[in-house]
Amino acid sequence: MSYIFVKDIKEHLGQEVTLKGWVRNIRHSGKLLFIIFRDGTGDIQSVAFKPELGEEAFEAAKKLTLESSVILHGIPKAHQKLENQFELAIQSLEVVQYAEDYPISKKEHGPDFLLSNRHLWLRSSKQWAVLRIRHTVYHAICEYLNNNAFIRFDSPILTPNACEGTTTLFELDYFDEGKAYLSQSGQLYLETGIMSFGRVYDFGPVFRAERSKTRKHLTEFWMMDAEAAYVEHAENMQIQEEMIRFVIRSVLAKCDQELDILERDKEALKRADAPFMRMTHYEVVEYLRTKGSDLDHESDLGAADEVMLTEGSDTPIFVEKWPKAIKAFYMKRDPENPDVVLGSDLIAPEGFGEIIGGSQREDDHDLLLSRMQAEKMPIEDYQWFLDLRKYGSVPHSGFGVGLERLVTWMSGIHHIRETIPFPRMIYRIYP
RNA sequence: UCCGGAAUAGCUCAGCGGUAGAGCGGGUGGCUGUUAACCACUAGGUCGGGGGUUCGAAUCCCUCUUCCGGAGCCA
Repeated sequence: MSYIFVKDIKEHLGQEVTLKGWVRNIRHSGKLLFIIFRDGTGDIQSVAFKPELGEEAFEAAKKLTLESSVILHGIPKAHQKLENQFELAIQSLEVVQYAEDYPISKKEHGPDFLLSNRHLWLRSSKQWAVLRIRHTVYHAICEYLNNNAFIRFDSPILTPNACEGTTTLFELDYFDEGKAYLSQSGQLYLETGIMSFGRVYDFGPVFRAERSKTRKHLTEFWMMDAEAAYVEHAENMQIQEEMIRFVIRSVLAKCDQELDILERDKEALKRADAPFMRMTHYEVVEYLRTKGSDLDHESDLGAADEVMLTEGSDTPIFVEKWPKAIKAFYMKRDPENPDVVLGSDLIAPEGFGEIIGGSQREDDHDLLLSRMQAEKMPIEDYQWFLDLRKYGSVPHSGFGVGLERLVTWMSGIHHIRETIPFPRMIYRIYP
C-alpha cells in the first residue's frame, strides 16, 4: 500500500493518506488521544477521537508506548492551535509493534547514559537534526569541490607508515608484511593524485590514537583532504574560504528546521558568510599578547588563544605563515622568510576552534629530502612520495577539513561526540 | 599523561553520622485539544567494589573501578 512522508504532508491536505513510522510521544485526555508521530523525515501530531475510531481501536491506540512502531491512516489538516503546522486526523491505525519500556525518557539524561544508549539516542530530535546537518555539510563540501574541477580520489585506510610522524597511530598486524597502521590522513597519497588529475580530494574516516579527552576530539573522525596542482598558498586559502562559505549557505538553505530544533543562532551563521580575515602567526601572537596572553612566537595556539583570537569576529580567521618548527615536514618555506612555512589554519568563530589545516607543499626534491632526514623519517618508505618531486614537480597546495568540527560549528552544539552516529573516544567504543 | 569533579530507584538528582527521599519513567484509574499534558493511587534500593573509624556509615578515612569536565596533542 502506498504511503507518504511527513515532509510532504502539506501537499496532501484533506486527502486520505498513510504514514509509516514511530511514536515519539503520546498523550491522552478522555476520548482524545495525541500521538507525536515521526517517520524519519519529520514529526507530526496525530489526533484520534474515540467516537470516530471506535472503542476497540481507541483502546489499542491508548496502549501505544514511546517508540512503538505504527502505521497511521488519516487526513492531514491545519493544526487547530499552531499556525503553519499540520496535524493528522487519525481514521485508523495499525500497530506494528508495541515497544517495551523505552530507556530514554522525556526528562534529562546524563552523557554517559545517552552514549551507552547511542543506538536509541539517535532517534531524539536533536540528534536527528545534528546528523541531518552532517549529511548536508558532507554533500555541500563534495558539491563545491566537484564544481571546481576536483576529482574524488580515495586514499587507503590501511597504510604502512605515518603521514605525520608525531601523532600516535592505531597499529595492527598485516599478514606477513609486518605492521600496518590506520591512516591518520590521506594527504601524502593525494599528492600523487594531482599529478594525474590536477585536483583531487578524499573523504573518509581517519584515526588518531592520541589520548585526547576534550570536546573537540574523536579517535575516529571523517576528514576531507583536498589537493591541487599549480595552486599556491594564497589561492589555497581562497579555495578554502569559498568552500566554507558555500557550506554555510547550503546549511542555511537546507537545514532551517534542523537549526531551529538545535536553537542555533542563524544570524551568526549568516554573518560568517563574509570575507575571512588573514593574519600571520606573528601578527596573531602580537595581537593576543596585547589581550593578555603569554604566547610566544615559537608556539602553537592553545584552546584559549583560539577563542580569544576570534572574539569579536563574525567570520573564521586564517592564521598563516607558521614557525617551521611546529609544523609538518612537507610544508613549503616562505621564500620571503625561511623561518616560517606557507601553512594556514582556519579558526572558526564563536569559540569553535580550528576546522581546517592546510599548506603549500614543498615541491623541491632536495629540500624535502633534507627536511625528512632532519625528522629522522625512514626515507626508503617514502621513496614514492619523493618520486613526485622528480617527475614533473609543480607548486601545489592542499588542506584537510575535519567534518565533525565543521558540523559542530554549523550546529552550534557543545560537544563533537554528537556529530557522528557512533563516536569513538578514548574511553568509549560501545555501541 | 596531568589537574579538577562525580558515582544513591530504570533515568535525573536531593540527603552529608541516628528508621533511604523527590521528580520523571513503569502499573492502575480519571479527563474532548494535549504540547517534556495534568490529577489520584501504586510498585520499585546490597546508596559503584573492597577495607577501616564509630554504639551506629549513603554520610568520615584509605584503596580500587568507572564516568564527567578541562589541559596538552590535533581536524
